[in-house]
Amino acid sequence: MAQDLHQIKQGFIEGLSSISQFWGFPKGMGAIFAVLYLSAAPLSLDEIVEQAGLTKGAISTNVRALSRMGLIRPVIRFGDRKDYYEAETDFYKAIRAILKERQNSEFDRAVESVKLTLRELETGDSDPERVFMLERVRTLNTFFTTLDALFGAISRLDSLGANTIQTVLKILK
Amino acid sequence: MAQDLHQIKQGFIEGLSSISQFWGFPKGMGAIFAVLYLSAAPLSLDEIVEQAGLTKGAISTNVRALSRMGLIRPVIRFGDRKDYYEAETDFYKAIRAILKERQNSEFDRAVESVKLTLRELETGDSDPERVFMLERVRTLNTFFTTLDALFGAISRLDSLGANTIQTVLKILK
DNA sequence: TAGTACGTTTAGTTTATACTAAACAAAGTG
DNA sequence: CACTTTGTTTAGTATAAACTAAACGTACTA
Repeated sequence: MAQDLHQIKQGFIEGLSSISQFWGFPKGMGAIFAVLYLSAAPLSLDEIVEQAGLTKGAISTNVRALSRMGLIRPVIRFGDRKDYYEAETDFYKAIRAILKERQNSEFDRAVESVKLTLRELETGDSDPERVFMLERVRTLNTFFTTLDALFGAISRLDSLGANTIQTVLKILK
Repeated sequence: MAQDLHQIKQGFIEGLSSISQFWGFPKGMGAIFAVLYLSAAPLSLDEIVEQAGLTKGAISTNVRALSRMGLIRPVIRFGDRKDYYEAETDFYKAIRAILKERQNSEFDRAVESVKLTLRELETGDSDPERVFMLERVRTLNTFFTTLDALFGAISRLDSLGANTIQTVLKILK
């Protein structure tokens, strides 16, 4: 016997919650996205509250984060004061947005601190330990720079889709 | 005036701690890796304790995790009961190991739950809402499958290096 | 201008998790 | 076999983050 839609939906919401959590985002973000993703029409905050099982405050915060990341987008309806939101269905677009988001903030600062270490090590005597550390930090810095270029390239793409990935897969093989 | 090595090292340790934290790993893991990475010789647990500023328990736990992820590796010395560890310097190798690690566990189970939702939606009447949801979940599942293939390919590579990335970068551009 | 319908902010609670301190286990060594 | 040296496990603590409940601000409406 086929399960009823509501039950299936609930399972899906839980699944996306776990995935969200796994990648280091709040569980609620996954839930909200799941709710919007399964809805044909844009939903208001209160409608999301109802389905996602969180309070308005949490929804408000998470919706803003999701919106900033490009995973959902606001829909304006004239003559209606409510905010509506709908899910982005182009995930490749979303990936680019997320990478762009992550590139700023914390990560950049941390990588920058490795560069700083490098500069500090470069200005010094030729103490063998210093030379050793310099070499290692230089390697790490090169690695980070490469990764940075990769992420940057991905987030600057006009289009990134399954076909691009297929091409990349061929090279990797 | 050049700073002394110890001070520089400390800065580096803090930097890697932040990066570790940013990617959703314990701060201590970054610190431990940093200590080993800057050491020319393999270090014993107690030596790591001393430099990383954590207690033996924490070091023990985190070292095991790092080892499992392939970011550090144990070094056995005959006639010495201590365990020694050294940092992996081939980061591309490490990336592959991390992806492999992540592919199992939580993530797989979560993705599997999306597949389950898909199967549940497939066995049912042609209620328009069900059809809509089916279509959406199918799209998401395809996306996950593609990502899975990508990660799988990367972790199955014999060698992944800066040159491979450069090639990929060319395609992306 | 009072009232209502929103979304946001805030103060406090809950929850998850990394860590500490200390007990424990195992395996030498005298 | 007691004693030391080592790593692991555990019970408890500290901390960070997400969430709740409620106050608040703002703008529309009567």
